[in-house]
Amino acid sequence: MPGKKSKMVKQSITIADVARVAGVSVPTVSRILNKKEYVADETRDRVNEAIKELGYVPHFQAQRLRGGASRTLALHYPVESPHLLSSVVATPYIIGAATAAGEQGYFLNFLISQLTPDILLNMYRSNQVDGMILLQVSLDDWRVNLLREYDYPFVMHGRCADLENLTFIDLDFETVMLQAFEHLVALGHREIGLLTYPQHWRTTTLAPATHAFNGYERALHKYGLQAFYRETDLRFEDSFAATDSLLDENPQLTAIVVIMTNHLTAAGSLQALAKRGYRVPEDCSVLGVGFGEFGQGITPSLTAFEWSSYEVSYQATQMMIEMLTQETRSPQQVLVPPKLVIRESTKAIR
Amino acid sequence: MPGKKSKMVKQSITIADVARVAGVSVPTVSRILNKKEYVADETRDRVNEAIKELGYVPHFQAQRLRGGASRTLALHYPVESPHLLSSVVATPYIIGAATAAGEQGYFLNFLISQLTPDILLNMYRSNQVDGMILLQVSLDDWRVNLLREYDYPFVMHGRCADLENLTFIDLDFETVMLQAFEHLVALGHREIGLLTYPQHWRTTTLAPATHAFNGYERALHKYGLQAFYRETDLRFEDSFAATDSLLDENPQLTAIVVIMTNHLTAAGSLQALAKRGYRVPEDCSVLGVGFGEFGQGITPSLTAFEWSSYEVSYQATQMMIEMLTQETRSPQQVLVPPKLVIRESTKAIR
DNA sequence: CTGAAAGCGCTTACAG
DNA sequence: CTGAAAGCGCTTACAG
Repeated sequence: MPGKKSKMVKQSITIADVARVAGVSVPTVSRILNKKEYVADETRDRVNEAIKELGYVPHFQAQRLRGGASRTLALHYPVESPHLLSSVVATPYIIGAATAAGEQGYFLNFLISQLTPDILLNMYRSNQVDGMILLQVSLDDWRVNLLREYDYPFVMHGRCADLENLTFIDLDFETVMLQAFEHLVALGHREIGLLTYPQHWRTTTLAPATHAFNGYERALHKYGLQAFYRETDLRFEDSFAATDSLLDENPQLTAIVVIMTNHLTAAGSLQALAKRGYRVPEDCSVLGVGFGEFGQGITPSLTAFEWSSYEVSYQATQMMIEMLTQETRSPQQVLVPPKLVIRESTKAIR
Repeated sequence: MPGKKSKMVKQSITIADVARVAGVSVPTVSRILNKKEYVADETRDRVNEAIKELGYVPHFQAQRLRGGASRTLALHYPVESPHLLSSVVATPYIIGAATAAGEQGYFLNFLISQLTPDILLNMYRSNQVDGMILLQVSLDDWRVNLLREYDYPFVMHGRCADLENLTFIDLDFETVMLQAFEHLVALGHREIGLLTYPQHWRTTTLAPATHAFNGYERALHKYGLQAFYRETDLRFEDSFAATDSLLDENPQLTAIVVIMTNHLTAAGSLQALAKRGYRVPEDCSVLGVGFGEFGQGITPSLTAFEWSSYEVSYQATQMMIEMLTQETRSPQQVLVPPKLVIRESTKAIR
């Protein structure tokens, strides 16, 4: 038997070791660990000393096996669809969620493994998480369907089709399109282009595409505008090409609305305008719509209707924790309105 | 007793339920689950049927309590220091790590909770992770010290001061500075500015700042250049102001090297140049150094010495898995060289 | 090929 | 205030 004095490596020190050293029983140590019931001060001191001496740390897995909350939350973003990742998982988004969790004493994981239904269920069953925040929700999302069926707590950042009894927070893409066009029309623009989400997103997958397009159609109708739009893949090159083709179709465009899922969309558009000799905003205004991080890192900086990703993730996390801690689970459904930030890329006409 | 037919919600189905339904013992089910030893086909079928019928999913936590690898890896980025987060945690970085993990059948978590020593130790002790990839490593990093002391497996993305016996992957910041200045000198530039990391990073925290600065000093010496540099906070405004002040000091600068930890640094610099009427690259070249995502989303697009964050994270994850699966743990120490990508922001002089 | 027994590290009633 | 006992869901030898 090796000497007990050498530093224990790998071989874990258990609650039993602590009990032995302190000369008490295992349940007593457990009680002290969990700050429960009445324990003699003298006993507590002895046990705490033993804990410190041995460098004991409780075994989370074993604790959780017995039940009880894990006080752990997870963010899940499905890697199979990296569409929006860069926009959602910007620094401030991560920090917002981590901050909200930390303030309430929750742990937060960002799950980036491929998730199967079994694994998802297991996250809850095994007490690995108390709740999850689902990103990049599609209209008919298997994660949502499964979690709803099992009645496991979760919050969507985004929206599926059937929202009954579900809690979500989402950006108000429909309203923002209306506002964006209203803003440009008020500046005198009538020939306005739009760069928006890929077409297949509208039908198959993601709600933002649908909502944005609905808003766009309402805006056209409301202000009696003609439609000039491209559904792009949101990459630099696509954005560049789409802007180019938009200007081929109508060289008289005086403004373009650009959905920003990352800083590349607007950049592509700006570069296409520059290449054709359009100055921004003198010859053509560009108005961004999206998370706020992407508007200012560009030349010229973008006037935009924008959301704070920090605030959205902070609130999503808070909603998750509230759902967990409150008795009555009345679903919260939040649509976040954007803020208009005027920078350099827009200008009144005439 | 409620009818057994109704869907079980929350109350988990255990291996015992499966055993009962299949009319076998618990160990038999366990064997089938783990694909071990010889089991009669007929028995296996019966058990699998029961599993399907009950919708049984094994309890990870309980499995791990008995020992065995968790096949789970974690990325840890300390949120208390959001310095570089946006650069490191770009989409491709996440996807690279997730891909490498998935290919080998590993789960991958991105830890964004505040981490204490206890919690870190627990990650390993509780078999929550087999290994961790540490991001944003500081020269004297408590995570590294602790994990090394306990001999728990980990890989650094970055470098601490004492690297003996440690495995890491890092960008070669020292060499890249040499290369960047060599490149500009070859184009005929002699008056070259530099925008680099904050000064306090050099001394207190992060290795990249130190390495980059060493490389810079070597470059100045090697090419006999005069020093024109600013240590900035890597934000848009700082970058803007630093460039401005650099041009105040020396309006004859014909080139600027910009460290890109996100797309804002270079953008701020470009905007400052534009404000002062310098055309890029005609009047002043701008050369980026950093992850490749940030070079192209800008007007003009940036010529840069760049790294692929996908590849770096992919390799870091692979190194972690290798360390876990290979008998002999000889530490791997990898410095990744950058690639030069010529775009629009640099130009030969005279 | 399969079952009874013991145990992983902890917590929760239940008795003292 | 504290300990003996049982159990969380699973796996691993050990016997048949």
